[in-house]
Amino acid sequence: MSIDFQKNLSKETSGSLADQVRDHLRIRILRHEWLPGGKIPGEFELADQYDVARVTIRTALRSLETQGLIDIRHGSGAYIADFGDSVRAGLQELRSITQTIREMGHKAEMTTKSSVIRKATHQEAIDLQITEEDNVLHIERAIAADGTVVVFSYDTFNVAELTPAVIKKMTNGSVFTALNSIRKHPVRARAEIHAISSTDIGWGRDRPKSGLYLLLRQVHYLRNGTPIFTGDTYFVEGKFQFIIHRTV
Amino acid sequence: MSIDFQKNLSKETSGSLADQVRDHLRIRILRHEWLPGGKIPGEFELADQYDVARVTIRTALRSLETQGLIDIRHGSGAYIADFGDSVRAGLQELRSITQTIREMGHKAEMTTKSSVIRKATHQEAIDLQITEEDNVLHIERAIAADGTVVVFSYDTFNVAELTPAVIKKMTNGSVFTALNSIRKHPVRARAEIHAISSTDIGWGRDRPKSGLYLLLRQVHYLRNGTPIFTGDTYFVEGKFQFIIHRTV
DNA sequence: CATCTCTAAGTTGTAGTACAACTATTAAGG
DNA sequence: CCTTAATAGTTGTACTACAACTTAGAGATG
Repeated sequence: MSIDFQKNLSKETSGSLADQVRDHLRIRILRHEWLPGGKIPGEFELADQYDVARVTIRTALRSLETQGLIDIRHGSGAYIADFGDSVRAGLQELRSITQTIREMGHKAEMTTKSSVIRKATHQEAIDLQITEEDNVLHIERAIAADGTVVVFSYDTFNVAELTPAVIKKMTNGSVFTALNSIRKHPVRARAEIHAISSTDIGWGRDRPKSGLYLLLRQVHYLRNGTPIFTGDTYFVEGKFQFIIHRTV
Repeated sequence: MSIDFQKNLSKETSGSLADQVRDHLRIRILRHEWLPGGKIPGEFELADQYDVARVTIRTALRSLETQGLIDIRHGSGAYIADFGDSVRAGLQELRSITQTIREMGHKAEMTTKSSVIRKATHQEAIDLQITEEDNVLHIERAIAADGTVVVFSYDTFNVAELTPAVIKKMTNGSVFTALNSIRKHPVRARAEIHAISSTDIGWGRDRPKSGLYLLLRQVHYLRNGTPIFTGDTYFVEGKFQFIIHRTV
């Protein structure tokens, strides 16, 4: 038996075969095909299902383990890690926030507050390895899950790496899909984590009263090492669950 | 040629063969055996060096890639990630907090506020997979760097897994070294990150006025999957900088 | 019946070989 | 000089075989 999983991945840029299998397995897990704590099929059976070699399945499962979705036990099997209903994301994987929300079964909505091109600030010039004379694209957006704002996002792009078409697409859709269209998708990011309490973050009536955020300050890099954009992402505390799988 | 890497790992209880190779390769990387951006030996040569199969090397390299230390390129090779040194003291390598502080060049000091054995709370019983009738060891400690408190720590152990000698040792020294003495060191941990604003955290006059913390809520597991202890670690915002790698 | 021990089957971990897919270098040709 | 093609080198995948480990069950033992 062979699962035709290619069509399920048509949106993704589909990396290696193992990455495709991993992404498809992640969807199956997040759709609760197996119960939390339950055991997923063995590597031989999965290799049969996807019609790939066992080593490919193993590579995919290892990746899912580092993402905290499963727990592999020698001689026993791979088990679904139990997690609640809240939107959940691993910090070690570079993914679209909106897509993560959708995969968790929620309705994701994104609104753009502003999108301007201006000179780079001092810090932005350093992070993006440009000068303060160069132009950057600054976008402020809010992302909601099931009608509730969970993320305020401030992104700054190096305009020199973009095209006008992409800039327009960026304001409406996902950043990553827009970058994908010109084959400039980031493969690595350097991120700082901070706890922030501020009333200056966010806007509109959706702004949470607590003013408590988990700030993820990132610089995203292309494969060749050049920085493509920086992002200050403010996660409303309690609305987003971050999981880290720590292996010794 | 075969590298005798076993003795280099004598302190660790060495997990799988691939994990041992990964740990040894990580040491070689952090000791700058190869320059940032430089290429490490191919999989065949590494398999030769360590006298293991190529699949074992591949498993180790994939793990190092998810940790952000290397960058594997199909058809080319594996390259040392080109980031600063600070990045490599990231969240995934946070084993002992005191040791991390010392590695940063500061003086680490740890004071124990209380150490009691009591019944487990509801949440603790769930996390440790015990009942509320079972006993737990609860330790409250503060960790200071150069005289300033940077971390408040609340750890809760499953007493059934401990011995009286270890409990005594736990109060004075590092948790991990104490657990090591009875071969019960955690190999996996699941961590949640939260932003917390509270005046109930911490104690003494070292308690920060802001009351703003980055909470690392962890459950540590043994190799067989049984939870050994939970830890709520409150990092005083601004005093401790987390830098992590994000890979696709 | 309850409990323990051992066996057996099932699963992941490692070894080894072979080839496909991709990359970077080099050589040939204009 | 530039472009193109051949070539060697590297990672990705396939396949087989066995080792190491876990679990469940049969069977012995009290």
